Amino acid sequence: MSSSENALIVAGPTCSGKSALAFHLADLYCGTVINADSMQVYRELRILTARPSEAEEEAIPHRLYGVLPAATAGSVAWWRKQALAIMAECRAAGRLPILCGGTGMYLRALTDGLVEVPDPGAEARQQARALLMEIGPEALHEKLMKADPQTASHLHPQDSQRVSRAWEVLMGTGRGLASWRAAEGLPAAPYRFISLMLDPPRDELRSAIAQRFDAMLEAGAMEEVAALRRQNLPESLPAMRAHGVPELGQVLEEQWSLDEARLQATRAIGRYTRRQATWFRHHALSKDGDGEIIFHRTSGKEFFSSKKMREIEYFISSRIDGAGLER
RNA sequence: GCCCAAGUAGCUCAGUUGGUAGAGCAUGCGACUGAAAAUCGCAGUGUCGGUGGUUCGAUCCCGCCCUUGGGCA
Repeated sequence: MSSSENALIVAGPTCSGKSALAFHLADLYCGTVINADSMQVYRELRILTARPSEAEEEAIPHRLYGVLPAATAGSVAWWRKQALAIMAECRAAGRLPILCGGTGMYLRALTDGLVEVPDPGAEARQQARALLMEIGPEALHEKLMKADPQTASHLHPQDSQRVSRAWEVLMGTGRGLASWRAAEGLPAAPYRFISLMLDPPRDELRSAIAQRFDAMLEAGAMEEVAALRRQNLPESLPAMRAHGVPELGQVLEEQWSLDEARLQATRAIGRYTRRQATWFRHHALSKDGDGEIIFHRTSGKEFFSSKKMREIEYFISSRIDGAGLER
C-alpha cells in the first residue's frame, strides 16, 4: 500500500533510457507512467519521438502519450493541467504517478509552479508573430522596451521567441509579463516528488542516438514524416519541428541525401541533449535528499546491474513506503 | 612527364597591397516562467602543407619539394 501523495519523476536527456526505467518501476510499484515530454504528446509521431510501443502501453497504464493531433500546439500550462488531473486520478486509484520525460520546463511547472497568465488569444499571438516576421526581433524588442520596459529589460533583443511572447501577452491581456509574474501564480503540485535523473556520458549518448535514429528509419520514420506532411500543416507548429521531421522532410523534397539528413538530425538531437543536461544540472527536480542521479544509460535489453537496480529500488521504497519504515 | 588550380580551426572557406589571422557549421559552457525536441547568450582551438631564400620582419613575395583536384600528353 503506497501513500498516494508521492510522485516519482524519471528524467534525463533524450535516449538515456527513461522510458524503459519508468516502465520497469511502474510494474514494480503499481504505477502509471505519465508523459513529461513535449513531443511525445503528438499522435502522429510515434516512431520519431520514440514513444512507448502499443504492447508496452497495454501492459502498463501510460498517459499523455499521443493525445494531441499534430495540428494542435501544446503548451506548458496545458500539460501541467493534464498532468495534475491524471495525478489526482492516480491518487484516487492508489497508483503511483511516474512522470517520465525530458522537458525540463514542463516538470518545473509541476514541481515549482507556474506564472498564471490569462490566454492572450490566438489573434494576439498571430499578430505578435506576424510583427516579429515583419520587423525582426530587435525592432520588436525596441517597441517592447517602450511599452513594457520592465519585461523587455530582462529579454535579449535577439531572443525572438520570448520577445514575441512578451508582446502577445502585453497586447492580448493589456498587462506585461513582468506584471503577471509579480502576482501569485499557479502553485507547485501538492506532492512529494522523488526523482531519478539519468545522466549518461555524452559520447555514450551520442552513439545511442545514432543507433536509434537508424532503427527509427527502419521502423518507418520516413513514412511517418511523409504522412504528417500530407496534412500540409504550418511549419511553425511544434510537431513539425520534432527532431527528424524537418530533416527527413528535406529528403522527401529531394534537397538532402539520406546521409545528410541522418547527420543533421543526429547532430540536432545531440545538441538538444546538451541543453537538457544544462537544464537538469541547474534545476532540481525534487527537494534535498529525494533526488538520485544515475550516471548510466539503460535500455529495454540491457538493464542496470541487479545491484544498481536494488539500490534504486531501495532509494524509492525507503521514501514511498515512509509509513512502512516507521514500523 | 608537362601545364593550371588549391593546400589556413574538427569541417567548409574568407583574409592579410609583408607587421604571426577570421566567419559559418561542429564542439563546450550558460540562460530558460503558456512554441521548450523551441529560442537565445558566451567561449576555445591554429607550428596559415614542408623547406630554403629575399626582408628589420614572411601565412602572404621568390625557388624547390610534398599532397589533392583538373587539363594536356
